[in-house]
Amino acid sequence: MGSNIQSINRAASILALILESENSPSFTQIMETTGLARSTASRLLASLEDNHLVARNEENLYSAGPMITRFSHSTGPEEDLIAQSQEAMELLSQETREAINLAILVGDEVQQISQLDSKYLMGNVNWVGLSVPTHCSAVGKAFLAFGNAATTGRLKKRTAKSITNRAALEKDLKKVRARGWALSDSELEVGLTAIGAPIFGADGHVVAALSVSGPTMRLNKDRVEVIGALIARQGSLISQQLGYTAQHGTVKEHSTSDRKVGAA
Amino acid sequence: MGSNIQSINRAASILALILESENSPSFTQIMETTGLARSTASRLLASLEDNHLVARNEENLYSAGPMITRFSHSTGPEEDLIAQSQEAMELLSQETREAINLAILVGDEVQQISQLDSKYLMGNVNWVGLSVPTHCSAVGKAFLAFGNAATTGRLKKRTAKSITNRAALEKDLKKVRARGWALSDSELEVGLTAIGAPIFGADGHVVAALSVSGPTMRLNKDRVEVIGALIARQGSLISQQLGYTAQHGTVKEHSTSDRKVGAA
DNA sequence: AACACGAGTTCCATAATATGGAACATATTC
DNA sequence: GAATATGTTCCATATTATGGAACTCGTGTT
Repeated sequence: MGSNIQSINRAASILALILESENSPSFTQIMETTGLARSTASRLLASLEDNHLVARNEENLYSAGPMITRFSHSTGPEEDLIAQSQEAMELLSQETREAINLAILVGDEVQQISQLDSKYLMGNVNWVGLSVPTHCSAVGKAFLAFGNAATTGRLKKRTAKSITNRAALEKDLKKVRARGWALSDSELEVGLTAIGAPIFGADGHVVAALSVSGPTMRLNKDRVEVIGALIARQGSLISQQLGYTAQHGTVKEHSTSDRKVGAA
Repeated sequence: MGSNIQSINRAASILALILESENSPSFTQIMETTGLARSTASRLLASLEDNHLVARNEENLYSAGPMITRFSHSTGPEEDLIAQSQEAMELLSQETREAINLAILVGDEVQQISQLDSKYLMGNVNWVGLSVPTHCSAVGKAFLAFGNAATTGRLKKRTAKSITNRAALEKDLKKVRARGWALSDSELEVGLTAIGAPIFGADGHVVAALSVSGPTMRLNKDRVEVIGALIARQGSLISQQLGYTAQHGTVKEHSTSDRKVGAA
């Protein structure tokens, strides 16, 4: 009881704050709530982030890190989302030879929790643990189109092709709903194309999203269409494994407008 | 990248080891895998435990702590087990005035993740974060009776009334299945009586258990029967909220024997 | 444009803090 | 009952985390 390590106590109290607060707290909030010195809070958070225990937003809002969210989704009632998706991911990997990712929604961003590497020499690095905005990633759009996720705040212009206008985004999402898969063509990073599809849980919510991503050079229009159909099908198969039983095609009234906006 | 806190890096690597390994690692395994000095590992683990980041078995096996399991179950696809159970717990609290707990299975033990305190002066302390063996607790028995949980190793004799014989335990579990609730009468701690009932998820597995617990003095035979019926009903209601749709009464063939035994 | 302000990070001297070896408990085995 | 295996506590040591201040970066204001 008395034999405690100070830095760990402090780090743990920060973690507790982040895990228990509903909305992702900001650096300043954390600093003030815990009563730690600025520099100390900064260092502790950096360390926690490096160790994947917390994840940080582009706006310096903190949420649970990949190590924890990954654990959350590899255990518990839905009995191993990662394991359930393994087979489909391997099939996609064989068919496309590109990088395959499984991602979940954390806060207002999308976090990769599992990956199969590209078979090409020029493939993307390991994304596990990486968080990306919803509006300019394929997985993110899958959540936006089919789930109750909403964009909050300004839509960042990551590249020249990023969609930063809500009306334009909504138009794009309509296409996503129609064909069952989402596309991000150089919207997150120049030269990077990704195709994403949703995975529905038993209760009808989007619990995760699959993606195939690789260099735009290799993923031309025709290839994208083929992969799109493929990934949508695999996502749908996993959804069925998870107990999702909706009749395909009759996607009924997914809310198109923002349901809630972050405590502004 | 270079500005890291050593103790946190080390603690994080321990955490990673625990969260990522399927079977709960032992102290020695952790120490050897991480390459830390014995004393250091011991202190770090003690600190992590004090901060509820890891939980330790009676056999010194480590698993994810309440802070993390609590997070896992307050988020994700089943959309807040704790919130879903709140109403039922409050009702039980009003009716019984005793301590009400919500527990989940972690490894081979049962961990409390939510509690409403007793209204009496002599009530039990805050159990949130506490792990107890399955075979001598009411919640534990609920998991054993209705879920695919299994006892592993020796059954510890916590009190004179603890059931330490597997045949005797199985007989008790049969009663539990028949009436829909479990009883632990001074089996965990002398003078402590608890009544537990299972909560089923949409897929038919037991995802959590409810309990009412208090001094044996206040919980006499009649009262136990009344509370048993009450708590079984509330558990069943929550199950329905979670999407469980089994026909009540026809509990079909819950596996009665141990399904799997820990990697021995 | 220039300025002031807010939010975070990095630097650095300081000492407080975590460290690891060894001694000390506590089970388990032969 | 000795011997081994597994963890915990102690304690001197210097390594390591700490917090104030300086610095950087971004944003809004006149």
